[in-house]
Amino acid sequence: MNFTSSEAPSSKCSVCVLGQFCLPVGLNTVDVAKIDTLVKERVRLQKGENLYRHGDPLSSVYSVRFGTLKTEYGLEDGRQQVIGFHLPGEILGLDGIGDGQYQSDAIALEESEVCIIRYDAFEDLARQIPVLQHQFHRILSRELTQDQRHLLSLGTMRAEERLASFLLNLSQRLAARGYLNNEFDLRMSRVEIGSYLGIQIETVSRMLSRFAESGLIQIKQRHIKLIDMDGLYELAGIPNPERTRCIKK
Amino acid sequence: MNFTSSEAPSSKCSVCVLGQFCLPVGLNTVDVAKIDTLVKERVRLQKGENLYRHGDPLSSVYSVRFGTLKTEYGLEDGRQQVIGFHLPGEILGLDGIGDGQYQSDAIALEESEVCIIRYDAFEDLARQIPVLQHQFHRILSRELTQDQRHLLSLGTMRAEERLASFLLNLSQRLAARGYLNNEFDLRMSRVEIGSYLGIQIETVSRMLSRFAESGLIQIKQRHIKLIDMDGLYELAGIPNPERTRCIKK
DNA sequence: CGCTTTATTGAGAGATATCAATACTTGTGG
DNA sequence: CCACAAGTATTGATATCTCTCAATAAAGCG
Repeated sequence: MNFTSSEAPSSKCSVCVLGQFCLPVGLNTVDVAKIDTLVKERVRLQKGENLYRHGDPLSSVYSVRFGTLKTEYGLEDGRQQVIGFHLPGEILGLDGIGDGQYQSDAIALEESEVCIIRYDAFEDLARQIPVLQHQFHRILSRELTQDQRHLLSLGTMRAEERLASFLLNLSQRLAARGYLNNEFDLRMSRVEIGSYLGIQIETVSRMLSRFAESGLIQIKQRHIKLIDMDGLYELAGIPNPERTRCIKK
Repeated sequence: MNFTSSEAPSSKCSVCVLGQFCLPVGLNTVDVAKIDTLVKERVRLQKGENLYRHGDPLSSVYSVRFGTLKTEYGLEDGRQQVIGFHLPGEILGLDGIGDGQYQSDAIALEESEVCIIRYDAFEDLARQIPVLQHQFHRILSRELTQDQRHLLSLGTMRAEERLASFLLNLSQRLAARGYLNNEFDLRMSRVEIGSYLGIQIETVSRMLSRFAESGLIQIKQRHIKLIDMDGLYELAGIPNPERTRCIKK
């Protein structure tokens, strides 16, 4: 891990473009300044590098600045599964709070940068800034909801449906960040997608090919174009949130 | 729902036998007294009654006093899944914090009683009592870890393994509360077990019969006796935490 | 340019779902 | 207290989906 101190002007939360997705949502300037004092360091990770490992003592939680990470959770017998993919603005490391050590491995899928939020200092600050405290609880709670949706996917959906709803979920999160929502690069391998969805890599591949044949998507390697959003939503069994408009970058 | 005000002496957190599993873990007497002022009401639920429904505005989170509840999460197309079973001392309603309304349905599996914790008042109190704040974060974080384990089960395990680890998880949670860990009543139906594990009711039934044939368990209706714990642990792919001793009530 | 990794595609095997029939429980009312 | 009905659970036979094994193709990397 390369620790870089924060010289660059854009290193402060107060001027970070991610403000709207990151912790400081809805805080006033004074409070954000206080958070600035909290987030003093960042880490730059190369593809494949660990941000933390299962068992590491919890010192911080992290906010993705750019790039993509995955978190994996392992069983004692060696089996493990990708539990989540993390885009800019999303928080990592929350599963370490319960027992003071991270329960998962966090690994960069591409060159990424992550803000370091000292956890003990953060708890102190949250007591001083009620909005921050509430915001943090919301983040934790939404994380739960996200996992529950994931559970529903693994528990009730067939491979095809899982994959469709995975693609749509990615699309929605990208759209929220102002990226194209109908054309993007998958940062994760087929193996990682399969692991996340509880299906084998071959099945992922087959389903993607099938989607392409039916004209739902175009896919070339990891570059994907969602052609028929409505069709995908129908497949996934979730209603299309108001006839998706394509958000231009 | 029958709201009952708290006349009974045992209604206070300070004297509740669940103290060791409930929110007030590790608090001093003064602080617990403050929590007493927070938890003024309880609800008694009959089997099948809802504690809350998806979409209800979040007003409170809940702690199970006695009984068992399930939470279910639904897809727009009608499919739904049991996401969790909740034993005494466990907290419910946390998924409502994210957007101010519960994301799941909570339903009693038997006659149950639940403590009502006003959420806004709780956040205020958490700011005054750092230990309480931290404890709450730990609870939220552990909830995440629990869901991640569940994800791992649905994503990587076969039906047999899922069922074995489900039984062992129940056993462990009962043991922690001082109940017999090798003989207990399942409060949930086969349908609910299947939904929770992402398998069909018939498969649950078959696997239970298979376990019984192999001498791993004895089962009569919903009463189950775990005979060969080691065997179950091996099946589940998780190591037996120190040659399980049977905890007598 | 060759080697390694990653992805696609096919054929057959296996696990679980589905459909269907039967048995067991529980509750209700005569 | 028994009979009946409704709900719940078990068991069997077949269908279906996904996995596994295997071969090939494409892409990334030194």
